[in-house]
Amino acid sequence: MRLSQFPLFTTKETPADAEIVSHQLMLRAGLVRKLAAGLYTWAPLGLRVLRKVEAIVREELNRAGCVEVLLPVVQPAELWQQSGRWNVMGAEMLRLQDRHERDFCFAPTAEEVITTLVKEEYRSYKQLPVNFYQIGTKFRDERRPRFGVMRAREFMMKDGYSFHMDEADLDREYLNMREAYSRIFTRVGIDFRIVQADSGNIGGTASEEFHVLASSGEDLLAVASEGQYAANIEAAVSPAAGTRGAAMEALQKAHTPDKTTCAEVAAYLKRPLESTVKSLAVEANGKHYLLLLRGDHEANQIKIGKLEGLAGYRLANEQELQDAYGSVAGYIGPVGIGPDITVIADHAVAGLADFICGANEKDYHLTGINWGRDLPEPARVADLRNVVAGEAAPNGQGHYELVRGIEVGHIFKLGRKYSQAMGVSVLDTAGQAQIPIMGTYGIGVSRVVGAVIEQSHDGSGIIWPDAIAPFRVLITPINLQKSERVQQTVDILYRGLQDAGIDVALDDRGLRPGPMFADADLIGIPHRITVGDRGLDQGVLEYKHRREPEARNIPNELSAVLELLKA
RNA sequence: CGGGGUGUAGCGCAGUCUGGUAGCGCAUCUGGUUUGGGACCAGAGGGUCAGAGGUUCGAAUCCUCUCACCCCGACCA
Repeated sequence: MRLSQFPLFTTKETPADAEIVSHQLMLRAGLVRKLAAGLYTWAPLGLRVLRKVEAIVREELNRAGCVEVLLPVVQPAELWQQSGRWNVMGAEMLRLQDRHERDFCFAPTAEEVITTLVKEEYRSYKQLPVNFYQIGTKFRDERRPRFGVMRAREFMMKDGYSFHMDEADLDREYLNMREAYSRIFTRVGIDFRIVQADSGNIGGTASEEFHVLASSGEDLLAVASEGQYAANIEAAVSPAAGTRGAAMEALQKAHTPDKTTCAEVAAYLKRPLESTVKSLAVEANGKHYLLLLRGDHEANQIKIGKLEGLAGYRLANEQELQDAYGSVAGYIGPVGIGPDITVIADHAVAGLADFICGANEKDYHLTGINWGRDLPEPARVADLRNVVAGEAAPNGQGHYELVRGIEVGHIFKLGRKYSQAMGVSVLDTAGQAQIPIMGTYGIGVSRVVGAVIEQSHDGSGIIWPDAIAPFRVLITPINLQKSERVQQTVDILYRGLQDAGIDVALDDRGLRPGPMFADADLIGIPHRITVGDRGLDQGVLEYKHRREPEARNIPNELSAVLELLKA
């Protein structure tokens, strides 16, 4: 490609509304342009990158036995009503009506449609398993689009759906996809990490996410310092408490006026925050529960919602606190409460002795509380909280470190929720109708582009891995207009590289060297070959890799260039 | 959705408090000189000051409403 014929939209100044590096560089390098919140135009340069990511995804999935389809983005409401998601999705789903005032949505994902295809075309176990995928535009009306292409409303996603006769076969395919995803992200050239994920309320079982480690990532990950265990903070298992110490203090009431948070109480009483306990009074299915967490710990709503009987829980309101505890928020505690309230202690709280908690009386807390002496042992002990850095990871795999990640992929054993809801059934070997079990697999293709930049850039711009660079090689001629020698050399190189099937760009825009090199660095082409009279006098070309600080001389021969690109 | 902030030339910003000819840098165009890491000289073009309404002799500036965008918190590729 000759850059004189290829639109580059590079800018020197950083746009004011871009916060993170990858977003700034995508705008400065002219990969994308914003049209409205969360809506982006992909410029020619950016599209080349996007297409290369897609190509890798496509190749590896085809190799893994998946088959590509293309499903409509506008989908009829009836399908979504049938699965029950028309109501569940809420405002995140963009809805529209056609000229007949029939309801449609702009698909955020495609379980309903792919399941309909299988329902219509599949009759026998002999046709299964199958793993369909597509790469296409999705729309999610995010509350807050952010970070450019990283959390856009309209974005490019690869979504895949597999169908199986039994769980063993789903397990096999799940691992197959796990390997395919690993190959994809390795080929793209990013450093990634597979972590356990919450399987959510979609009703699935196993679920893992692929994360690109980056400080700007929106997800917190807990990674074991030894061994393999890593999990999204939503799912990371917190350790069971050690043995409880002996009671040393007597139970005492302390005056704590206007001190409602654990931090305030600890500071006021000059006690460590770890000796305080916060009480969350919640209601679920008409029952009262009191959740106890150590003052320095953070509740994990996902874990709590998964506890038996706690699905759909909510915090008790003022009136309920008054009725059940005779007190107000900030002073609730487990001592002396009625038998109709179930106390659920976090592991860490169950292991405490001499702890501090609300006295169920405004402006008073209790100190020196001990299980078994001052109140009954907790009815239930459970994992209610987020893990913290430094504490023990499961199975003796060292301690947790907390890092940030960008979720670029997700694999998920889905179960029969959609196949059942949409009425899919096939005959098994015994001639009995069976509902296939499903898996679902996603890759945020456009997000990958941003994530790569986040991980691979420097002060001058993007540094593309070869595999997804918009061009692998850039030829930068000096004084192209005036030097015939340069023209001839460039011509041989450019044609030679093209003939060798290498993605090469020639900067024939006639710019001065400064701006030309600055653009080369900004758009991040990995290999740069400079042709100038200075080098030609010595019979050499200058080669520079985007990651290396200095250029070096190579022989003025096409073969020397091709040799470099092999590595 | 709640909280905070910003809308002035293509981009980055000043001007708004204290009303009185709409500015600066970069970019763009023309001519010339330059040409190995974002050149220089001379000239030129480019604005419904986000929109609507109001106050005033007079509004980018004061008041009211609306819209858009960005940032911080609960959900997701």
